[in-house]
Parts: sequence; C-alpha cells; structure tokens
Amino acid sequence: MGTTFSIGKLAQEAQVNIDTIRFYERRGLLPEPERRASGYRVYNADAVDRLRFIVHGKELGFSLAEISDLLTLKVDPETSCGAVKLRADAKISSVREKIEALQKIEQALTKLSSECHGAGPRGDCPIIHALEFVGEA
Amino acid sequence: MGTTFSIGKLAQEAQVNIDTIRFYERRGLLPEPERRASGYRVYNADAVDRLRFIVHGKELGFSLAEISDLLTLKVDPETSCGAVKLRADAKISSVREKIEALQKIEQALTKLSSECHGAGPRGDCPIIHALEFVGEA
DNA sequence: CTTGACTCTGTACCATAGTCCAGACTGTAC
DNA sequence: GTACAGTCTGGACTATGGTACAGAGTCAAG
Repeated sequence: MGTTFSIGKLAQEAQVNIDTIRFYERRGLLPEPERRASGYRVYNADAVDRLRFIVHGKELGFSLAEISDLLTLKVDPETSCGAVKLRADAKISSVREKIEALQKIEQALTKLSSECHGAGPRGDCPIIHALEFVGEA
Repeated sequence: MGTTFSIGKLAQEAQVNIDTIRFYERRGLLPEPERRASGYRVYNADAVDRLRFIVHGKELGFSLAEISDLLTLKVDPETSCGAVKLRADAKISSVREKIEALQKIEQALTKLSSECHGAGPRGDCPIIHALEFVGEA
C-alpha cells in the first residue's frame, strides 16, 4: 500500500490549482477517486502520475480532448494493440506537421534577424520588408 | 490603383468567416477599412495579405496577441530597427522552445510506435506500457 | 473542544477566439 | 422597380480551459 494524498497535496505535488483537479475529474481526465467517510477525495501515486501526464501534455500543446485520447490509449483495457498504434501514429503525424510549420517560420525569422544590423531607422530594416511575405504559400 | 474587395470577397479570398474579419477589425488586427457612402467596407490587396498573414500565424500556433505583436513589428513606422530585431529574436526563442518540446514527444511516440508490432491484445503493447511514463521529467 | 486550515458541492465568472442572429439598409440583375 | 443577395450594427451565444466564490461540513493540533 502506497502513500495517499488529499486533493490539496496532490495539487501541490503536480503544481496545479485544486479547482483544476476537480475540473479534470468532471471532464473525465482523472478518474473519480476513493472517498473518505467525510466525502474527502483520497488519491494515490497513480493519480499523481496521471495528473503529471495531463500537465505535461498540455505544456506540449495538446488539447484536453487530445490528452483524453492519449489517456484512453493508456488505460482502456478494451483497446487492442493495433488501435493503439494507429492512434499513436496519427498523433505523430500531427506533431510532425506542427514542427515543420514552426521550423519554417523559425528559419525565416532567423535569416531576417541575421541580416538585420539592429540599428538605424525602421525603413532600412530587412525584417520589416520580409515580414510582408511571411504567410504566403 | 488595384482591385478592391467587399468584405464577402475578402472572406472568400482568405477562407475565413465574414464575422471573423469584423472581429479582427475590432481587435485591431485589421485596420478600419475605407467605407463606401453606404457604410460598406472596401478592402484592397493589402488587406488580403494582412488577413492571410493572420490566418497563417494562427495555423502556426500563435495567439492573436502574438500575431498582433508581429503585425506591429511589420507596420509600425515608429518602431526602430533595433526594437524590431529584439522582438523578432524573442519570437525566435519561443518558436524554438515549442519546436523542441514537440520534438521530444515526437521522438518518444516514434520510438514507441516502432517497437509496437501492431497486433494482439493490449496487454502486450509496448506503447501502453511506455505511455505510463510520458510526462516524467 | 475550540480554532484555523482544509474540503465539499454548486454555481458564477474570466479570457480567448470566434460564430450567429435580428432587424435594417444597400446593391444589382432582370 | 422589385426581388434577392450582400452588408450594416449590436448583442447574444458557443467552446475551451480553467478560476473563484459561498456556505456548509471536516480534520487535526493544542
């Protein structure tokens, strides 16, 4: 038997707001925890892991719906291995697309910055001129 | 003198909702356009470019506030070249951070997917086992 | 056994980013 | 000159992802 946590401790542990935990529970991202006789929620180490998983996913730009999806992959005992792989592969594709788009803008901005002498009036700035064309296919 | 557009044509041109254009105008992302005597908005090719710039920025995961920032770099004649470079460099950093975070999850998911044979029951799936640990520092 | 911190539920509220609608007016094609 | 499509304003409404109470009950230390 491992350590147990109150909702406050869990919030502290994962660095999130208490209300956020209850919100995730309502959204089905966190399972309904055990309760004491008083109704107080009781969490274990699994809950900490799961909550960190959610927080981490959010930091990486996944929506709660996507994280929910990943969590379903993670815990649904009905999911076959093939289904898991399909979803993981779809997620990989979308992540790669995001990365490529960001790399394009990063390269464009980096090139501009290196060309910019960083002084003088705006009219001479290569960044200004080039930004006009960012976003064109 | 170039072609002019009604709001409907502009929306069609940039593939956005008409109301979205009016929304961007209220937010200051699009300048208040010329009006006909009737009050109808009249746009020119610059508006199309600017709107596409916004749409493209959104696709890359920038918030409207960030896009607004980029647009200010782009058009504010008071901005000195040095200030432009500073802001562009800050933007480059944030873009790089996003890319790195996404690359980490991409690599993790790719590794998992390659290990998964894609058949059989979930219990045997390496993705499932490994996802337990995604999100740990 | 009191006090202060904690937790409970439910509801209200916030920002972001739109989207839609009503009711009125306008533009254009026939 | 009459339809019908397009546009106008202002306000309501949506979804996402929380955050903040209020009022009641609970826990734990002294």
